[in-house]
Amino acid sequence: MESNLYLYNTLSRSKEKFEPINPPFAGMYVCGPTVYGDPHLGHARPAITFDLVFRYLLHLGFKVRYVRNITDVGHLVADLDEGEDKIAVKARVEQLEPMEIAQYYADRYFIYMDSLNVKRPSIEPRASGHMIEQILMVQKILEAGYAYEVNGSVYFDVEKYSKTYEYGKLSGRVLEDLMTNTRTLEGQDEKRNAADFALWKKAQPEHIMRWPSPWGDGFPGWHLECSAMSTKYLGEYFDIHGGGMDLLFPHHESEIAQCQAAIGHESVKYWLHNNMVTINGQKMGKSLGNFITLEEFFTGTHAALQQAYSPMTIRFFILQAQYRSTLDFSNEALQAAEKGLKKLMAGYETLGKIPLPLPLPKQGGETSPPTPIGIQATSPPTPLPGGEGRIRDLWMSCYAAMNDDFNSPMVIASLFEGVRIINSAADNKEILTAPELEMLKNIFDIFLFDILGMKNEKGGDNQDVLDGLMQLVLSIRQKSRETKDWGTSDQIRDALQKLKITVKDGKEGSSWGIE
RNA sequence: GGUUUCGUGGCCGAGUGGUUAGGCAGCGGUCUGCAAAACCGUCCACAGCGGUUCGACUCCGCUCGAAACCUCCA
Repeated sequence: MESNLYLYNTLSRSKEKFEPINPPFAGMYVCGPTVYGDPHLGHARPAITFDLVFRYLLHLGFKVRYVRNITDVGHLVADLDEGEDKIAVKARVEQLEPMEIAQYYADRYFIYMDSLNVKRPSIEPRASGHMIEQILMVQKILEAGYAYEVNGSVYFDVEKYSKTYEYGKLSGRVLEDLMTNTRTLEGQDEKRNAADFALWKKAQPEHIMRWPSPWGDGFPGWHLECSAMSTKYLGEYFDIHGGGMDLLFPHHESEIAQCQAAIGHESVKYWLHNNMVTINGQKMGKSLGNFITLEEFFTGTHAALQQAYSPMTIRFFILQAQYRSTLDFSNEALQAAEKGLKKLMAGYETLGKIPLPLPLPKQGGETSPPTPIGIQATSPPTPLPGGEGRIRDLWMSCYAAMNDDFNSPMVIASLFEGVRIINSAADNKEILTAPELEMLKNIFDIFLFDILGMKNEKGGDNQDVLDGLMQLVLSIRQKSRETKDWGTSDQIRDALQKLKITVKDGKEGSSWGIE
């Protein structure tokens, strides 16, 4: 299968042509959330970024298997510094079974990702469900001689690995620096080298998340689950591995080493990394305590928020930046996104109302053709400069943008150009041919909705009811306007405005929208 | 200190060796019962200093500044 898709491979620090290993199949693994807290804006970035990748690959016709894990074990807690599991700590504090915590937050994650219109991946494996695979992988690494066991824990031997392979090739680290600069952690004395990392960690008696293993009761190391699960579901060599830039080191670097050691070769062809969301120039993150949860965004209940922002506003805000750029949060930027999105959606709605130009008169029974609504005989509409070519250019530029490392901001700019053309046509300043209208509609359907994954939030589930109701109200108001009963007309408009419904009066009647 | 990356107009954010990104905000106009929307026009830019070049915001170097990672974190 041919595509002209180029993506930025962190491994080579350059854009590479996407050539899947087994076309038409494409495999993608993305590091998912650790389910011990409510999803926040930081979680939305990678989810939406790789949703965009997923959607575009699907659009191009690839048969995509997209795997995104749920981390429900592992991960040490820094502030306690005792090597305890994040989820376990939370469980103890809240007097719950650890899996209750994980289940609760996993469910929350799914709900909020759904609201952001993030497609569910093909497989969402949980680390806790893949203990056997992880233990087997540790054994393979041990057999290959790149790991050693100490007191019921198993560590990866980075120094030995580096004699044959390059630990640091993804992140650009130099081993010597790592050996001298790595912070001293608990259990450090067990390690042969400061740069070594745990594959399996012995569970202390008070540790409530534990599994049996050949080395005694314990839990898997921080990087193991992704290697084990990506191998299981995507094979020993697959196309794309994604995640946040903050995971580059040590997480992804260690994944490479684990797979190389266990399998004998690298497992990932393209490494993709999304950048961070910042707040006041600083990373928005759990550990910094400056994050805003998605629930808070949707309800507006956070001191830093001037108002509530809808899921689609958040999604659009994120897609307005290229995924490898940092994205700075501010109310001003979010409000700009909200307005821009509204304009885009209104443009699409307008597009549906532009009447098709007249078909050529049929031979035979012709009467004088009716004047189409929206085209005034007095001021002949000027043909579109460049004719159909201009719409086709728009179409092509959307593909060009997506093919250039998923440049969603460029796609959005093209869509705005489309809106400008649509509005001009609706204003009788330009005329669109039937093929042009068709093509414009396709551009929006494909790029705005299918690929960027935007959806209309206007009326939710009761759209039909709302539409009918509004039609009724506006027709009543129209009657009062025709008799120049401005009092009644304005009364209706003001009342609707209080319900956050904006009425716009145009030449062909009134339209409405919800703020 | 090391690694990686970045510094674009009032705000957010693309892109490029010589041509308008786009959105939001501002200003002027058209339209309109009013309002909103829309349309047209318009203002505001590429951190600083050198170098390469006919020409750099775009390439190279330096300086200054910022961020992420080096400890779990999307």
